[in-house]
Amino acid sequence: MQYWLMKSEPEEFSIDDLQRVGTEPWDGIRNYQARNFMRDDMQIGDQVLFYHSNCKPPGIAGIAEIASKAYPDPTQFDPDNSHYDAGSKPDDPRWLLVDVRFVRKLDHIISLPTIKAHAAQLEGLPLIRKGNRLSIMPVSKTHFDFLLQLGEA
DNA sequence: GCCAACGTTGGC
DNA sequence: GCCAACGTTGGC
Repeated sequence: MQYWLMKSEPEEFSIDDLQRVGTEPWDGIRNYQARNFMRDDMQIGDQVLFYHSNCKPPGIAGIAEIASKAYPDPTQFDPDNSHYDAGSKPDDPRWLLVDVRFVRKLDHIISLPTIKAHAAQLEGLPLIRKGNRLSIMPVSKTHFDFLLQLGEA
């Protein structure tokens, strides 16, 4: 069992959207590091911190879990889709996705300032490294538990 | 809306 | 294989 943090812009797809649909294919990832995490390390049942980015306030809004193994992202083959990749061939897909299933919302968003206020206990968490842009990142169990306890405090 | 940080692209 | 230019992310 591993732990992850996955970013989403709530204007695009929020924790409430995930609650409504239940399970969502996490399409549109076009970053090799993030793809490799999905392909090589994610397992069904892994727990996910669902993070709202590019909004006020940014922070962890809920919990989700990985609901499938990695499989080809169909949006890469759709010329009308903004994530279309003309260089990716159906017999050798460049981009993958996993299904993400709703678990629960947090009572209160764990805001980025709150998270940063505990940087000492969260050393190494990519989220709080300057300039970090990874949209999918691994989180240690220690950090995962610590972050959730912040939400309950 | 600004801009720092970062990944990718492409000329050489 | 270097690196400048460019596009994107995402906090502020």
